[in-house]
Amino acid sequence: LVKRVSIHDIAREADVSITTVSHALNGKGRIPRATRERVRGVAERLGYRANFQARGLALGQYTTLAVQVGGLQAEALVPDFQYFVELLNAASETALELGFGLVLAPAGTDAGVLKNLAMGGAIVVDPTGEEALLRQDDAPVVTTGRVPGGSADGAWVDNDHREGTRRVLDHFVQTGRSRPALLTTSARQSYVDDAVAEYTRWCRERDLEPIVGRITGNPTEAAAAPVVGELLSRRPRPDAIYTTLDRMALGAILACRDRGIAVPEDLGIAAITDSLALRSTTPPVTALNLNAPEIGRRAAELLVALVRGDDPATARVVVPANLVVRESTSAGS
Amino acid sequence: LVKRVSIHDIAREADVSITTVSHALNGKGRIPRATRERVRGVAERLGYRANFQARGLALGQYTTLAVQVGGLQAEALVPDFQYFVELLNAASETALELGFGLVLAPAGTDAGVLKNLAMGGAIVVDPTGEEALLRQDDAPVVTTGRVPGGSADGAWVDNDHREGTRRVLDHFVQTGRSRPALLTTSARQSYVDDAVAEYTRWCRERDLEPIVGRITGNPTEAAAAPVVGELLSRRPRPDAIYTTLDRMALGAILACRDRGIAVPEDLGIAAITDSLALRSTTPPVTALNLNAPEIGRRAAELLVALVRGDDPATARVVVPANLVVRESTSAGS
DNA sequence: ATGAAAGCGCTAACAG
DNA sequence: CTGTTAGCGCTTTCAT
Repeated sequence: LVKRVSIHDIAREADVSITTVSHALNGKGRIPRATRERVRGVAERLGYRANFQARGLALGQYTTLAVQVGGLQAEALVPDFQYFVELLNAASETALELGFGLVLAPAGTDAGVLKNLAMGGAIVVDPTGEEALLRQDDAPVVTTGRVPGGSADGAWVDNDHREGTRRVLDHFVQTGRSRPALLTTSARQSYVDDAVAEYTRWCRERDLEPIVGRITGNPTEAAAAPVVGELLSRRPRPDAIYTTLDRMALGAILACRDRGIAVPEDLGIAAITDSLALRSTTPPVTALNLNAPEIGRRAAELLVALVRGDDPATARVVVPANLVVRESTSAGS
Repeated sequence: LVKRVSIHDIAREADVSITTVSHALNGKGRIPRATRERVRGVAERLGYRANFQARGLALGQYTTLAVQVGGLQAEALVPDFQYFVELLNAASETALELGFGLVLAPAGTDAGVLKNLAMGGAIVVDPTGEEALLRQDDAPVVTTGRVPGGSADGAWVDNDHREGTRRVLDHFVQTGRSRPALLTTSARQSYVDDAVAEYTRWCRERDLEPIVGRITGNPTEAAAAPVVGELLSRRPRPDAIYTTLDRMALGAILACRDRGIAVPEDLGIAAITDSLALRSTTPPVTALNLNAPEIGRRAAELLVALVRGDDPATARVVVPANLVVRESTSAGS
């Protein structure tokens, strides 16, 4: 039903051989301008669309890619929605442009389906290291974020979270704060490791004791509140909080409101990733714009290159993040 | 790289023809038990996986399906994350089991790629009516939720939101409340229409003036607050709020906290869809469990049936929802 | 009961 | 420059 016209139809209509059609359409071979135009015209007129599967079969290539989102179990954790949507959308769009369909691979997906569906490779978003698609040495895998404790030879696209963390912490200092705390989760993902590592280093450099709060379980706003409370009871009391998920920043705001702590006067707040939610709180929250669409795009491009055996110059892509300053870190008291 | 062993390999190894292999593996023809077992054994030993694309080519069938999430633009709205993840995961899992890959189709996706990628059909989640994949009469389309104002002849999977709404409202009454308000968005999706329609009907039946608050723009918690404030200033003041997104219930809780309104004593709150976030607030929020995985599963099954031309008995599937009662609607004052 | 052969839509030698 | 041919992995008549 979906697929109707084939190159045969075009060949007949244009009165040439299917080879000529193929060449004309793909810009291969030496075909006179006139013929090429004519063939293309006919193809257009007939609404021709190449069948990628057939092409893939002929070429021994693959036409689909798999995506798996790390740490997403059946009972979903609640990570930063907007980030994933943007990333996935962009990755899919790019893949489609390059002639690949991006297939959703749920957490439990057996790596075997990669073969069934002629999937050429996989993207694993924010891997924890447990994902089935990771152990898959038949096909190339690109991760978004690095595999925690993984071997050095993987292909990945990532922000420089160490630099980002530094940028946020320095921003706290520039706005008159000196004792930032870190609010994070127990997720085993590289951005968490990076943030913690850099935060710790930054503190040590300044002879400050690191103040790290960890949410266990689901990182909802509500779950953040008690941990924030705990952080704020430390002495010396932190005057800023950097959170490792956007929703946790919301939780921090709530906790402050409950305790009568003024933001940004008494406490500065910044989040590792920006979202619409952070824009519409009171006060709006400063955050890193991780550039999720760019991450998705680059991941798709990298994977396609790998699948095609192009052996890309760089299998490690760093996507720049930029700090979006909002009221939650206005100059403090 | 990915695909190695083909039926030829098995044929050679088992010393039969490829025809026999195909038959043995697919349970076709009349093959003696012994041969069949042997062939299957070899296939297993060699780690054989059928190539769906090749099979599709031979059979003139399709091997992929597209999914598009309604109202998801580049600049993402922030709908109920968990709902979509669960739905998409289940749909994908089911599709995979049935031999189809579920390909993500970003908002802008041209319907033409359906042809390119040999996509047999599409699932559109919560359509607004604007989605490109909807206008696609070459291939079957299943929607999750109905197309607002759409023709009656579409295939869909949906909850009975009118019944769900009634259930929530009746529950309000059973817990001693009599003036429920509705908090919703301006999204043009059928569940919103259903909720509003049923709420209005329910009110009229009881000679109550409907009290409807609408959030325009992004339905974040923060955006909900002022609208809730407005609702609570109505006279007679509503004593319960039913929200059409889980996050808006959180917004309602916040707004109440700010205003010193006690939940559930002064105001009952319930949401149209359950989520982890609703479980961990103070107080936990009563909600309908829409059974997102079941919706995804049924949508995938229905679409596959349609693609295969099975002409399913019912092209309208209603998935039951159940009310999860929590503290936010404990017996009121 | 089993296999040879054709063909799905496409591309890539290789001839002409 | 263009067409013929073979073949990608698989299924399916149709012979044997």
